[in-house]
Amino acid sequence: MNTKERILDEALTLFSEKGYANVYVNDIAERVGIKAPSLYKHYKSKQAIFDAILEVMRSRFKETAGSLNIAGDDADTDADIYKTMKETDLVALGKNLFLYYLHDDYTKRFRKMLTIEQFHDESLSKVYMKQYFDDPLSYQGMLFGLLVQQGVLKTDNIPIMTLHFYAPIYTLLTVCDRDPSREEECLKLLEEHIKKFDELYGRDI
Amino acid sequence: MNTKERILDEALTLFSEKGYANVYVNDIAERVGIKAPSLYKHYKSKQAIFDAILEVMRSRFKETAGSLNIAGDDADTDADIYKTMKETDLVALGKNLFLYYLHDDYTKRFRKMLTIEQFHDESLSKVYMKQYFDDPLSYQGMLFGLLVQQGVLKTDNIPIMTLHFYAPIYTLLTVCDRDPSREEECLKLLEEHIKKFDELYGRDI
DNA sequence: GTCTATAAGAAGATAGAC
DNA sequence: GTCTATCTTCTTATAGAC
Repeated sequence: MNTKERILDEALTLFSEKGYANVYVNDIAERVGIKAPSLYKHYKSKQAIFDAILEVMRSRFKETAGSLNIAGDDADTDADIYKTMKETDLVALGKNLFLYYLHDDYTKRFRKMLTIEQFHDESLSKVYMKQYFDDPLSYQGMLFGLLVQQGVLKTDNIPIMTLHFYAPIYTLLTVCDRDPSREEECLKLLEEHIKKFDELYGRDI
Repeated sequence: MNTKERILDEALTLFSEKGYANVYVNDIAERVGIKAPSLYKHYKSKQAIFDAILEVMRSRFKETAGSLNIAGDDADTDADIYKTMKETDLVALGKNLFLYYLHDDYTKRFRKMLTIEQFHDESLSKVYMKQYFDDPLSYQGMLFGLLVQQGVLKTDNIPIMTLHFYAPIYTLLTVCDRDPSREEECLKLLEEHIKKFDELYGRDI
């Protein structure tokens, strides 16, 4: 990683921990191991560093095509996988997914930064909501639609079924972001949630 | 409302919109209609204003004994009410509750401020989680426990049932906080959520 | 590209008159 | 309690040598 990239990396870490306004260019430079004025050879201003982070974030989000999708970014393939799964596989899948979003370094820091800065800039609210509400619900809704067609799950209201699957995952993620020591407890709840979800929506209406 | 109170009120509004670091004592004074130095006759420092807000918040939270409880702060009474309710009553109740927490001025500003500042100060994370995760789940869990005893709802896992009720409410609340124009959409989802919840957990296991 | 020195300005807080 | 004037400190950013 070159200096320009390291600046973004350290800035993201600091912004996600303390928020933009509480991080000084000096702090960033110190972490990178250079003096503050040297930063300005790489970025025009502190704001430019922030903007560059958002750019990286946007392109990464595009790559993964909607976060918290089930197994990848192709709902048809995912549905095939899902169809032949036993309950334990489903739980393992949900758990791994949850852990990925919880622990993936970039994702995690982006999410924390968005949470802190979302009310500061309206466009960030929109990014946050797309990433953590609209995209997951849309993707998973598509997937659950297929599973309902195939008779794996049963419901007359797919959007609500999707909300019932996703909302607990989202809620538990926000808990772990705030207090990592509760991860074990949340994972247990996540597991029970998916089992019960499977049970509730596997039955005939 | 005297000047001292107005300072807190305007500061809370500003903090919830822009975050502590992005609000200047001058901004607060301007809103109150006095000059910045006059603020210091009422509070020792900007931080003291913030601390005073937290104090008000804590005492208000104590009064309402756990937010997002069902009807009030007495689970036994609530359970009696719930028991005799038809589905439409349940939906109306959940809706009114949701709207209260969404629109109550103090609650709303507190919540937004906590969301922004939670990573800045660890104690605020704890306040946030107690208020929007532990307390609601604990209170509603107690209530649902009674309803299961009475046979109104059926489950072998009350904590997960509670999570299934609460997580969508929490998730939709975070959506509306970020984009008030989506309130109508969220209210519709909320209504369908409660109906479906009632249906899923009203059936025999 | 990195450094030291420093400018320019913002923001919190105080002094002292009224 | 409120004001004007001012201090102090912090923070971003630039200038210019190496």
